[in-house]
Amino acid sequence: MGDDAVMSSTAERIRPGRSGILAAATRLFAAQGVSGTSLQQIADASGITKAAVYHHFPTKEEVVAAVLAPALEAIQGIVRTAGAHQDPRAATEAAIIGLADQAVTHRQRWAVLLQDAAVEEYVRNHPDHDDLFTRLRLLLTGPDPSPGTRLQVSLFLSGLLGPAQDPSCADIDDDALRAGIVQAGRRLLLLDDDADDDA
Amino acid sequence: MGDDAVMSSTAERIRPGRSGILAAATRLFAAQGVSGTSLQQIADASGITKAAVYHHFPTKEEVVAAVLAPALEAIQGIVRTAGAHQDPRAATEAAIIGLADQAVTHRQRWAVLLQDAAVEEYVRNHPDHDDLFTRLRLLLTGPDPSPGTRLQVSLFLSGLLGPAQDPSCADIDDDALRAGIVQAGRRLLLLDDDADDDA
DNA sequence: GTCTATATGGCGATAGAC
DNA sequence: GTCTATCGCCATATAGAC
Repeated sequence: MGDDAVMSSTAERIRPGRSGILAAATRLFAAQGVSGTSLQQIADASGITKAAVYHHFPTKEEVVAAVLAPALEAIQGIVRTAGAHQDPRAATEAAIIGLADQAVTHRQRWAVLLQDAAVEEYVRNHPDHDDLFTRLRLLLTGPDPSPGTRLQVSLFLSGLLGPAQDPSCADIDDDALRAGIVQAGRRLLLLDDDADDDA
Repeated sequence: MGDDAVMSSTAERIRPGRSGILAAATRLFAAQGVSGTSLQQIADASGITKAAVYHHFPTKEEVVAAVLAPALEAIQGIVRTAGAHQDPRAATEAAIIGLADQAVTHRQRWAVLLQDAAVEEYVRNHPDHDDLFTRLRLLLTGPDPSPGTRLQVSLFLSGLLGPAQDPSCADIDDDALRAGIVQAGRRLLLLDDDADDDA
């Protein structure tokens, strides 16, 4: 096979080609942020040169877009599937479960999408993507949401990636992460607005 | 008083000196991330030159540290005050209330502290700061926490800044933000681990 | 499809005048 | 305490050989 068999001894296998670039970029973007990651770092982590990266992507922004694309498609799927429920509460629950699964399974990609300052602006400047988030929020709040409900949705979406990324939760396996995130989503978004219990 | 009365017509008053630098840096760091903000941008927003910024701070990292310092002191205060409660649940509640107030009142500073990839590494590399967060987490979980409880704390801390920063919550006033965040904290951290209600 | 080499500009940081 | 001017480096991006 390939004649580029460098057999790197680093922790992560260096993969050639477009998918290797995207894998390296996703990992670096999640760890350092988009602005904190240079194309040189991406090239080094991919085992190729900077110029080779530019053969696959015309600009750094296109690398970012390619990293985010699968997550944006997943949100489209969640909005479509959850939106098919008649009961608004069932729709909210379906969206919570879909988001929790994506956040755990593709945590690095989703950390870039939801926790990077540069990506926030990128999304805000692309009406298609911004509208997608608006529809997602509406599914999570239910129709005609109160300010308090919008606030809980905002906190849930902002906190969604925390458990999967936090070193203090590194010992928790993926299924338990999904279940815990879903539980948090139910508590924040599906509890009646009155009684706040104990103490 | 001052002889530097430039009377800028920009949206935000340009303030001279150290406090103006920190105000501009905090705002820019929160909006663009630390890595996405240059000293030239901070200088321009402060109405001085880059060299003048370097008169007040020896390095960019020191600007970051000065921006974060009040928030880290606030966490110390929260840990001290909340830790004085004998009842672990009262301690958790006090920490939630203190965090919600800080997150709303100083939302830009806290967004830098809690949501910036570069700052995460900065905190991880300073054992004093890292220990502080460990103590804060322990107050929020209570003693001998289960994995599920640690997960809820992680999601709450990660989501804390969401409502105060999210444009979709821009219409909510500060007191309502504080109350909503406290409500979310109670639901995530003070609910018994069993019954998850309705539907 | 990957390389070497390079263009151009902005970065963090410094020197020294006022 | 702020300025102008500059250093050395690395950023994104391009040209052209193989």
